[in-house]
Order: sequence, then C-alpha cells, then structure tokens
Amino acid sequence: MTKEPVLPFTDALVRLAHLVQQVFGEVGREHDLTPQQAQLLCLLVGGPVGMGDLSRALHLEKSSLSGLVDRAEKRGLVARVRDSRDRRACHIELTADGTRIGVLAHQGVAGRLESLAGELPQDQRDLLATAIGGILAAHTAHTAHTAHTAQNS
Amino acid sequence: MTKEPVLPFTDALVRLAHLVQQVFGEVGREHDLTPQQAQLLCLLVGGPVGMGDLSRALHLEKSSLSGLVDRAEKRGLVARVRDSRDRRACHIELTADGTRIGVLAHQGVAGRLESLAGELPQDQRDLLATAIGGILAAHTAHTAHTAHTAQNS
DNA sequence: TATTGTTATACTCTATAACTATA
DNA sequence: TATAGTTATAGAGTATAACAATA
Repeated sequence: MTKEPVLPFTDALVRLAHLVQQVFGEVGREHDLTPQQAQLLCLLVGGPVGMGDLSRALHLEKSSLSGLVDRAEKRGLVARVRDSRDRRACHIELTADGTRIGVLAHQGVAGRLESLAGELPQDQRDLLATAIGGILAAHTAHTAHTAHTAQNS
Repeated sequence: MTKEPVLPFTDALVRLAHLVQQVFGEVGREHDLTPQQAQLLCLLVGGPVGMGDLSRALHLEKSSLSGLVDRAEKRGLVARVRDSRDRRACHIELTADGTRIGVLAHQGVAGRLESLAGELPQDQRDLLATAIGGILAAHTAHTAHTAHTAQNS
C-alpha cells in the first residue's frame, strides 16, 4: 500500500517550481546576476546556442530574448557571433567572464538542488527524474500536436 | 534494479519548474492575467491572506507585493481589508470577479498539470508528491536554520 | 515571400531605500 | 523601538507590432 502524500500532487509541482526559481534567484544574487541572466548563463555553459533555440528553451518571445541578450552583452557576459552560412542568424556564446560566472552559477544551482534532495535515496531520485521525464515528454507531445493543429486550421 | 533516468536529476527539476511557469503563463493568458496575477489569484482561492504571509508564499519583497496587489486591485480582482485588531495590517481577498477568474485559473492550472501527468499511475504520482514534499521540507528547515544563524551573527 | 533577428513602445515585475502609521 | 505596509525610484523582464536584412 502506498503512503498518502502530504501535499496534493499539483500543489507539490507548483511549490517545487517556486523553489527552483528561488534557487536561481539566490545563486544569481551571489554572482550579481538576475535570475534570468543566471538561467541564460547556465544554459550557455553547454556551448553556443542560436537565438531560435534559446527562445524555445527559455520560452521567450524573440524580442524579449533580444533584450535579455543585449543586457548580458552590455555586461560583458555573452557575445553575439554571426552565423557564416546564414547571415541573418547568430549564435550566443559566453565570454571568458561569462564562462567563469556561468560555471559557478551552474554548479551553485546543481549543488543546492542536490543538497536539498540529500535526504532522498538514489533510487527515489532516479524515480523522480524518470517521472518528470514522462511529464516533460507529454508536454512536448502536446505542444507539437497543438502546433500541428493550429497549422492546419 | 532501478531504471536509469534519461535526464540528470537537477536538469529534470529545472525543466519541470519551467514547465509549471509556462502553465501559469498559458492559463493566465486565457483569462487576461499575467503569470504573477494568476499565481496570486490561485493562492487567494483558498481564502483571504495577509500581506506578510503572501510575501512569504510568493517569495516577494513587501514592496514588490504592494505593487502586485495594487495592479490587481486596480483591475478589480482583489480588495484590501484592514485587520480590525492590528490596524497596521491588512488581508487581501478576492472580489466577486476575482473569485470567478481565480477559480477558473486554479482549475486550469491543476487540470493541465494533471493531464500532463496523465501517463503516470496513481502510486507513482503519490511517490512523486511525497518525494517533493521531502525536498520542500529540507528547504524549509535550511531556511529556518540560516535565518537563525543570521540572527545570531 | 518567408525567416531571423532588432527596434519601438508600453506595460509589468522586482528590489532598495526612505517613509507613515500603528503597536 | 519595532513592525506592517506604502511610496519613490530605478532598472530588468516581457509581449505586440513594425521593421531591416537575408534566404
């Protein structure tokens, strides 16, 4: 028999989301970054990313992303690099400063989340990650479907 | 033996947080609310809440909350009610309009999250909620501890 | 024509500091 | 003095619409 959770399922998800946001805020502040800049830098630690992909990853309109990148560029954290094959497009990459701070921020976020989950045994953690993976997949499928439907209307 | 998750644990948490934020954004838009207003209204569906509690629940500085409540009040969604015992304090409650929209928004968010989790069997869902509950408890304990430490420094 | 990204504009959101009113 | 909340200010974040450059 499964133990009843203390929190309703959806409330748990909402509060977890709050917690993650808060972690980005706290870690960002340690490095004088806004939460959004911290997320941007963490994403770019994996390597340069095009504006289109960034827009999708962060769920931002392209104009909003332009502004976010503008401010990060003005602070010397990222740089725009024109795509040689498609001269309309550009990739965003970390500067030396941005890389240093981005790596620290990424470690800070991961470390803090790991530490909060410290009580969970590894198999529970895997279970959680797998379950979340399923939810994300469901969302991706749903998004693709609605996009397809909209396209055909 | 436990199946290895596709996503690293912390990445799963971060992406889940994104997803929840996006859900608030989408649901809010359906009712002409900003994501923050949607969260505020969803919180108030449970009954009036004082500014202090709201500030803690939303992780907002009191001045930021003042502005959020100002705009919601200006749009006729919430009302400030003075506390009769402590005349400095006030409670925020939903207006008739705010209640109508708040209930719809709350149902929209819960429904969408439930639907995304539709693939998960109930026991997995309970497990997820329980695991998240543990993480939240760890964070609460940590916050209380750091607050206590800061107070003594 | 369609796509990639920017600019212009108008809000909303947020924090810090200083303030008012009440306890 | 301490606490609950507001106001003033400044900057960041966001979306919509119109635009430029390239495909």
